[in-house]
Amino acid sequence: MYGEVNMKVKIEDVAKLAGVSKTTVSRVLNSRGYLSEKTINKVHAAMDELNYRPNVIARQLFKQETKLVGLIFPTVNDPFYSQLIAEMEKRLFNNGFKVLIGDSMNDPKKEELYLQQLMAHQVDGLIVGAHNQGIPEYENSNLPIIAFDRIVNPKIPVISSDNYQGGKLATELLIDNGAKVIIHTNGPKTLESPTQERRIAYQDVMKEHGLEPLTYYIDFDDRKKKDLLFRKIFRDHPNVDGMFISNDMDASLVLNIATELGYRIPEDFKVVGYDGTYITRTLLPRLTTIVQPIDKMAETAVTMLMARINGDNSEGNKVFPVELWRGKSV
Amino acid sequence: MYGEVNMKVKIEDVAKLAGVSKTTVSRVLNSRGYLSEKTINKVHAAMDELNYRPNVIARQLFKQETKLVGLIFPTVNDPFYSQLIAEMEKRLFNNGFKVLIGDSMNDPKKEELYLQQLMAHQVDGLIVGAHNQGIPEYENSNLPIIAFDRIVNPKIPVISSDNYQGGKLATELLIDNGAKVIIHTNGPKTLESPTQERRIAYQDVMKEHGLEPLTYYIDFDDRKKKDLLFRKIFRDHPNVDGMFISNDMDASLVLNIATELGYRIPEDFKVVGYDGTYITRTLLPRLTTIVQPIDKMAETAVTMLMARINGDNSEGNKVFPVELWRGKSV
DNA sequence: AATAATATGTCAACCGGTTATCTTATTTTT
DNA sequence: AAAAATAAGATAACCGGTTGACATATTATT
Repeated sequence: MYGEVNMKVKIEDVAKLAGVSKTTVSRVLNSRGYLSEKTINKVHAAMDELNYRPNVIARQLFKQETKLVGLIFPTVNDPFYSQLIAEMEKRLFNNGFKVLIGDSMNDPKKEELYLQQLMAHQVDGLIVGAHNQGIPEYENSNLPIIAFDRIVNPKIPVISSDNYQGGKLATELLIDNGAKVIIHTNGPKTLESPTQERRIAYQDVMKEHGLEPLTYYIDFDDRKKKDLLFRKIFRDHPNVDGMFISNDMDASLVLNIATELGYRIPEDFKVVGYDGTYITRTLLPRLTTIVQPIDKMAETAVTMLMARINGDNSEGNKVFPVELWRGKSV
Repeated sequence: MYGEVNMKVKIEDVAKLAGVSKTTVSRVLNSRGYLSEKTINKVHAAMDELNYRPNVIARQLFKQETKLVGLIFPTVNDPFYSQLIAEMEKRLFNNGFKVLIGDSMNDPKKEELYLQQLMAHQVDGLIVGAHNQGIPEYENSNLPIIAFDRIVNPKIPVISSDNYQGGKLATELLIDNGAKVIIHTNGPKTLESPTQERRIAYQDVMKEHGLEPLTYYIDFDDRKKKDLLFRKIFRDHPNVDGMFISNDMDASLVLNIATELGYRIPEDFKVVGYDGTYITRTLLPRLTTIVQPIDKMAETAVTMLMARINGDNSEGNKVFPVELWRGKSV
């Protein structure tokens, strides 16, 4: 049936067996030009007999397109990014694209390396959610790129949730439920990201209510260090009665620590998270959180990237409304 | 500095600017053959000036290797797979490989499509954790493949946790803590996967203790359907006082439903999960579960794949010991 | 000074497809 | 019947690198 192993059967072998030229086989493959029924059948028969699989690499080289999209994100091992990536991957696949992933681990060096290497792999486009700045490749390249939650470059569109609204909702909810000493945690302040809008909203709302805003900037990923930091926050602010945490994983840590320290939740201490992913809402439904419409954001990212790959740069930044998930932590 | 946009600078442009031949530039690129300091500098200067990036596609075509590895798993959006994939990706990257992902969504058709397409993309190897059977491409291909938790083909090595031991630990823990009516859930029975060892251990231990084993096979992903099924289990077995659930996400669902139905945990009802991922242990530390050494398994998968890519097929199946995570759900 | 060894570099074929261009056969139009 | 349109297929150049084979220059050996 299929000869031995499919030792690199090439188009020429098919052509020889079918008694036609390479061109004809290629035409059958791509349904181009005039072809008789008879020829088509002969070629198909030969392809089947040889178990022929075209070598995409050769096609890519000639066509100057790879049907590959690179995704650069801090890590797949996170409820938010894994959901985002899964959704984008599904849609990219439906558009005929494969996905090359790069986990930057929040390391600018690694991000730059990935970027260079994915570009060397001739990806047709890029969707980035890694949070580093000042990487020159983003500046001078005409590769279609879509960014998540960050401002890479004025020419690169940013997709984000309505972070200000999210921060406002979260802070107001805490205040409305009686919290007075409310602490906020966010990513590194230096990062020029729409995410910082959450902090600004938090500060605005706090001041509006005559309360003192206090933000901690978390610029590392290490879980143990986070644990220590949160414990320190509780020590330094024994009267804290609310926190607005910029992502659900951290919020979960805080919830665990608070419980361990004897705070009753939500009576003594209230927490609002951010993201509201499938995973966190399944595993930790009691966490009150701001839900980003991840699926819609993923869909838009892919649609916009497809448009840009096709030369349509008309669409710009997109901001998505957030929703409050009423768990039991407020 | 860099001319306009880096409009496809090719090796020939560099050669021309440096006043040498293509070969010489290629040699500089690959540090092959004899080269004078002077030439090397000239070439580097030219590459910098033109902001040259080699086109990997062309190299791939000639070298017949892509430095690409395909990962086919049900989905990235899952604590277990996302951790596994993140770990493998990191290690593959360190070995000079990029990762092409494919989410099969437990759909055999999609899995086969991915497989064909990744092969067409000329990946140098494949690591699969998708759970479908009878896909012919796995049979007749000499592509290096490593499988997770499934038996694809006798020639393809399988990496798995000690599923029998895990099932035994879980069941004994439940029994030792006084549970009598213990139900087990697992993946589809038809699936010839090492995962079924968990069920066999469960059955063995139950019988050993004179208890009646009862297994539900869950062969779908839909969360709502799962919710309904679990509620039905509670209705059909009102005296159930323990469950051994084959993954932490499902265990979490059960925990939530049980709590909602008024069971006190662990007094009235005990649950043991399986996987013990970073995410579930962070978000749901109270869940008692069997921990797979995901990181080590990922490391081994990558090491074995690298060996096979280098023609060393000596290593075979690998089984990893599991550990019990003592949460508060038993 | 002749010979060998070593250093430096070029030429052209090759990887496996795609496609513009051209030739030849067949059918339709005038 | 001649001219035009349509169908079928072949040739060869091309995509952008890599590398074996070969040519020439420089240095070391006898």
